[in-house]
Amino acid sequence: MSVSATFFVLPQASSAVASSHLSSKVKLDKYFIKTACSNCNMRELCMPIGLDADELIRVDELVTKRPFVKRGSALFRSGDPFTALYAIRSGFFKTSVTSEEGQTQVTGFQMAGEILGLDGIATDLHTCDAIALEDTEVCALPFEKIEEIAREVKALQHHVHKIMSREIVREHGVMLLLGNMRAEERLAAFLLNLVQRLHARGFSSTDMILRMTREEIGSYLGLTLETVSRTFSKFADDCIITVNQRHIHIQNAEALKRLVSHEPCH
Amino acid sequence: MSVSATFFVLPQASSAVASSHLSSKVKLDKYFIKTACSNCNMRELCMPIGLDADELIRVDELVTKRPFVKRGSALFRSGDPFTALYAIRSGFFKTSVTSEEGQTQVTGFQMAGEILGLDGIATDLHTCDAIALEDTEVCALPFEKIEEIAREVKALQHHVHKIMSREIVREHGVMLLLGNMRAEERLAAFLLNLVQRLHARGFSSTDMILRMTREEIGSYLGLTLETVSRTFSKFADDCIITVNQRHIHIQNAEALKRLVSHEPCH
DNA sequence: AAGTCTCTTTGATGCACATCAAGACCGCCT
DNA sequence: AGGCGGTCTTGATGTGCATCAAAGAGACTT
Repeated sequence: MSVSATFFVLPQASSAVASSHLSSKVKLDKYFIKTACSNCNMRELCMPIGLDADELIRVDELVTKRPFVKRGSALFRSGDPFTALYAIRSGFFKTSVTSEEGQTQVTGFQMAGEILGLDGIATDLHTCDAIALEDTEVCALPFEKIEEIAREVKALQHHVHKIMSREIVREHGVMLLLGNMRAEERLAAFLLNLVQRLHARGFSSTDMILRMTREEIGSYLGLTLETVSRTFSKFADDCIITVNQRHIHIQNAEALKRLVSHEPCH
Repeated sequence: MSVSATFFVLPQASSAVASSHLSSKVKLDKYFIKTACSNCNMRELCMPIGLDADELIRVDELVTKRPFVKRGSALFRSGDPFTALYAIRSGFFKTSVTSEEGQTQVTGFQMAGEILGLDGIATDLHTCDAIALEDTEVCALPFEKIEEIAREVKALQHHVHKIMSREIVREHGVMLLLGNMRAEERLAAFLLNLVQRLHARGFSSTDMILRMTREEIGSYLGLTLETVSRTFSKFADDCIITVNQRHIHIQNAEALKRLVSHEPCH
């Protein structure tokens, strides 16, 4: 999975390469600009909008490291000390919790512009694993610094609150799904949610490549991998989607929406 | 359900009633002290500890109203504008989300010292209903004020973050329960969680009165009310608990714990 | 005391999905 | 090209829980 397969390139970066007689200092600045929050095109997703210049500079201070996390390895694991939140620059993650007895539940899939690590604030220890599903790049935002700047920059403070609240609301939706929906409804809701988030990032609203296995989808939806596979096949038979490996093409979005809003099972 | 049946009385309040020749001003102060956060014995649960005197006074400013919510009525409902968080002083709530199609999922049960309303920050609209399961009293904490004071009082800022993170982690646990556990495990986990929280508030670690119906328990656990009832009966047959209406006595907590940590179902 | 309402229990039946099993497909390695 | 491991599909069977149904038990009303 090469970098070009990730979700975004940075248009500012390429247009900034003007002449080659730049001083070393300027080159550094150019590099800095390229990777600053204020110029990142994930900004609307992970950072507050409507900041003035001073505030933007303060927020830019936040990012200390931009680790790459390779496919299959962990950004953090349950039990790791919590020090920072992470904004995904490119790539795709899953988060999962594991009970003492080894039962594991995928709690979410995260893509570029989304924030990881909110679970760690409560106890200063992470309580879930964040595993990269493809090669990724993230921005590390030390939480102490976030709090420090949030005390000065009102917009950042409120944005942090919103991000956390949004996660709570998202989880309410998952609970509704797990508690009330049948297999077809769960998978339909999952596909619609995924494609809608990808669409918001400039991708097709009908086609997508799944970055996760059937088993991971099943774990997220409270189903077995066999049921996920069967339900995909059912949707394909009904001409709602076409399935080609991990490539999903949505033929009939309306049918999916109708499925989600069908009758409760109890 | 009288006030004395709720979880706490305020010891400071009664000891503050000294002589009766107090001026009107002092009487007002006494009333104020009685209901101030700094003197509330829910403080350790809903407010940060380790504040100095000045900071305490600032936090006390937070509480503008202390509405009573009668059993069966709503503190807020989905779609209501979000203005404040609510700290429960006494009584018991449930929160629930409802899909457009009318499927509803109880997302939690909240007791004295816990915070309601975090869901509303994301969109400035509440996204769930909070219904009192008995007569309750809550403290309204206007969120604008919380943010304002949090910018000055570091401990409050961090506490707000912790409360939100804790809610995210709690919901991870519910997702694990809904996605992985069988009926007996879910109910065992539910009972243990409830009694543990009550115990932390000074109540028995073996006896409790359920404030919610079998149906509400079922909705929370992703089961039907019949399955909840049958599972209670099963536990009673196995001498793990005794059930008397809504009164539950735990005979064998170890057996409950063993149930929770039993085999996964997939 | 009878009547109504809500909540709960218990039984009988059926179904959605888990489980078990086997084979197909694909990328990767030698 | 051939072999191998991870992933996915599909079929056969079983079961945990939903559903349907009915009756019991308290709480409140008149």
